[in-house]
Formats: sequence, C-alpha cells, structure tokens
Amino acid sequence: MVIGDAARASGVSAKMIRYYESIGLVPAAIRTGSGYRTYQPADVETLRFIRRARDLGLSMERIKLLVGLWHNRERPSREVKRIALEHVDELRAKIGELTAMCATLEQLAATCHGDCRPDCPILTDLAAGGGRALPAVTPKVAV
Amino acid sequence: MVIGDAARASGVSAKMIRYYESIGLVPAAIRTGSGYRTYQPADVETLRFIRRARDLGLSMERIKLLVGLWHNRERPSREVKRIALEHVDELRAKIGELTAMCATLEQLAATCHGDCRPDCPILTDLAAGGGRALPAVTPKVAV
DNA sequence: TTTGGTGATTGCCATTATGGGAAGGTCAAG
DNA sequence: CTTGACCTTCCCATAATGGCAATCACCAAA
Repeated sequence: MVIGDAARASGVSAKMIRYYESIGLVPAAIRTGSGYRTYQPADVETLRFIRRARDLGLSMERIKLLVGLWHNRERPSREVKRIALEHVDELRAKIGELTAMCATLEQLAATCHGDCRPDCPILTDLAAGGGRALPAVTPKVAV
Repeated sequence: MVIGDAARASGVSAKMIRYYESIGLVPAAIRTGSGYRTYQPADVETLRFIRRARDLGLSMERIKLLVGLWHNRERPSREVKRIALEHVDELRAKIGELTAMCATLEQLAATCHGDCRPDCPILTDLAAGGGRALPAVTPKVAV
C-alpha cells in the first residue's frame, strides 16, 4: 500500500501520516526504489489507533506514550490508566471553564433586548467588568 | 502612559497590546519622539474591554466586531446579541464534544484494573475501535 | 557627567495539529 | 507517448501567546 491507500484505510490523511512520521509517532515507512512510502496492514492498525486516540482528544505526546505501551507486552496497565485519567482531568477542567463562560454569556444575552436600540447589557458588562474586579494578576487559562 | 503602564492598568500584556495593534484590533498608538507608544485612559478602557471579552473565550474576530459596536452609538443591540449567541452556540458544541470524550474515557478507565499487568480495556478499545466502526470504505468525496 | 538599571522597540522562533499549495518525479492505462 | 492520478519535499498559514535577543531610550544616583 502506498500512503494514499493507508490514509483511506485508516482515516488519517496522508499529510498527517507524514507528519506523524516526522515527529517519531510512527516509525519511518519503508520506501520503494522510487521513494514512495509503503505500508503494511499492521501500520494501518497503528494509524487507526492514533486516529481513535485523537478522536478522544488526546495530545500527540500522550498518544506517543500510549502507542509505546500498546506495543509493549510488559506494560503495566497502571500507566495506561494514569495517562487516561490525566486527560480526563484536563477535559473536566476545560469543560468547567467553557461552562462558566457559557453561563455568563447566556445570562448577559438573556437580558439584552436584541433590537435596533443601542442599549446592551453585554457591552455594558464588558466595558465595566461585570462586577468582578480586574484581578491584579492575570489568570492565564488557555482555551 | 507608556505600554508597560497600559499593560499593568488593563491586564493585557505589552506583547499582546502590540499584537492587537498589528492586527488592527486597536488603533495604532501615538508615539513619542523617540518611538514609544503612548496610551490614554480611554485606550486602557478598550484594552480592558478586550481582556474581558477574551476571558469569555471570544475570538479576536468577534471581539473586533464587538469593539466596533461598542464605539458606535448607532449600534443595534441585536447585532451584539447575535455575536454573543453565536459564541454561546460554539461553546455548547465544544462542551458537548469534550463531555462525550470525557465520558468515554471515564468509562474505559473505570474498567481498567490499573495494576502491573498488561491487560487494559483502554488499549483494547483504541485498537479495536470501541464498537464504533471506522467507515469501511472511505468516501472519496471531500468534505 | 557618566554609569547603571529598567523598560521600550523590532524581529524572529515556538507552540498544536492540520490544511493548502507549488514544483517536480512516478506509474499505469490508453 | 500522453494523460491523469498520485507521490515526494518544502514552504506557508492558522489563533493567541510567550520567549529571547539586540538595540535604543530614559531616569536617577554617584
């Protein structure tokens, strides 16, 4: 199989397969005499694994660890579980942040007439700080 | 005020203030003879507005629109509300995605022993596709 | 007045994971 | 042999932010 076949079979784009190779997430594919990458069914399995892990929102770094554990028969499942739960923690934190943002915006929007007049509690809140004083130190929360 | 003062007063880093200027989110600051940017209290107000909007997760693009509406006395509050609700929709969609990921991972992790043995339902699921089959034949139609 | 320290300026690089596109080589079918 | 589909590498772009480096500006103390 060449890269396009592997892409179709795995659900990972050819572009991404090359990228995963470049960052060492998958081993360098064997090349034909003319330089084409070739893939075996086992490689496609790995790519599918990666794709499913991505679908669960795992970072490349964690996926790299998981692929390593997957290929290691001596693995302690403890390690796998730890990685999964770390990710769960991050997901929960993120969900909490987004939920708070959402609640604030919903509340503000609910009190906005939404007509042709300029008065708008949303803008008023953004301009005034909505009661919550500006923290002296900026909380850096990546979204 | 020079940029550092504006940064401290607004909670937006100097770096970001320059960035916002470069993308046209705030007008180019007036410079001193030696090239230092100078800021008035009104500029700091705008920066605070932007920072609060960022805290609510709004994109630069939407913030640009909101700042424009904020400075426009003829604005229809309908526009402001629409922008806010669009963002709410996106937040909800994102929260839904993350929640689904989180639920799946929690469920898998719950059934993993997490000991020194290699058996792990998390890996098994990632390897097998966890019930949800990957479309057997990848549609060649671009999305 | 010279020196030191703090801060401003620009510019480049890195992040995450992914897509787009160009320029050129390969291959199989017609 | 041509054509079209596909592969290769390399560069660029994303969103928003941080970091670093070289250079310059300013203020105050010695």
